[in-house]
Amino acid sequence: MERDTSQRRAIRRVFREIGRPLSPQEVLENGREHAPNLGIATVYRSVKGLMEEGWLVPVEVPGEPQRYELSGKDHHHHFSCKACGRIFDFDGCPSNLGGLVPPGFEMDDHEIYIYGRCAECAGVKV
Amino acid sequence: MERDTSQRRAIRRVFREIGRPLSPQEVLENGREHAPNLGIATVYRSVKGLMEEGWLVPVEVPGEPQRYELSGKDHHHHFSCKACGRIFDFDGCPSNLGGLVPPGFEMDDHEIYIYGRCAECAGVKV
DNA sequence: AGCTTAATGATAACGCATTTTCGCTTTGCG
DNA sequence: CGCAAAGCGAAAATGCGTTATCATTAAGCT
Repeated sequence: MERDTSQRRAIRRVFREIGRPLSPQEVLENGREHAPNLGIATVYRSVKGLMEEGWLVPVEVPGEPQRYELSGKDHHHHFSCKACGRIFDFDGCPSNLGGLVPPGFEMDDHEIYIYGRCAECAGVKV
Repeated sequence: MERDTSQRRAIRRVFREIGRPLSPQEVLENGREHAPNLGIATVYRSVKGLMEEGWLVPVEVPGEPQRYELSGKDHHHHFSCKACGRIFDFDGCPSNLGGLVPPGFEMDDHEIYIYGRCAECAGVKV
């Protein structure tokens, strides 16, 4: 991750413009619009580098391939659209989670996933 | 899934006695205490059958192999112990999740994961 | 512009969970 | 008890996401 290549510019641009967590495949498909012969190996290499730089953070979704999104966002969680398969961010989270933990258990962290239809897919139902 | 074999009895017993979501590997290890030469293929076959019967339900945890637990439990979510890697159930969940969803999005379902240390591992810290 | 070398991309290889194969074992009906 | 067929286990095969290989391309310093 030292040289500034068109592929890496395309990959960074995709994350900046799309603004939701992306899998390597999604990065590849979207990145090819700006760097036509982008390869999957380059996507993996670049994403790994951008993670090490702290520019990206990993986003894990149950039963889905690993995704990545821009780091530095406020605390948030993820919405998974059952129709299009895309993952979206949403802000805020309940404050009373600690109270759910069984006695003796210690809570460090938490994740919330909401499943349903994104605005675009819900609108299409009409 | 028609004959009642010692292997299947062992597998059902493991789920009944341990009472938390188990991966096929965990089922294998625990099941071997009751059916010593149990094989992983049998675990996968039996778990698949028990799922189709509705006796087990799948539990997906981000970045972890698939787990299964007894069906019929009340609504609950899962706690992942960072120390021992085991998954536990906990009851209850916040009621105000619907309010977090962005405008136009439709919520069908949700999952909550809490990460930390289980009672056993937290106690060991002493 | 020339040159060194990091970066790329096609493809092979890998890791891991899961499924299939196949010869042997066991269930359970007759 | 005898026997047909379901079930078993070890190991090979599969699927899929990710990583390594290696010949070629292209940054970017001089």
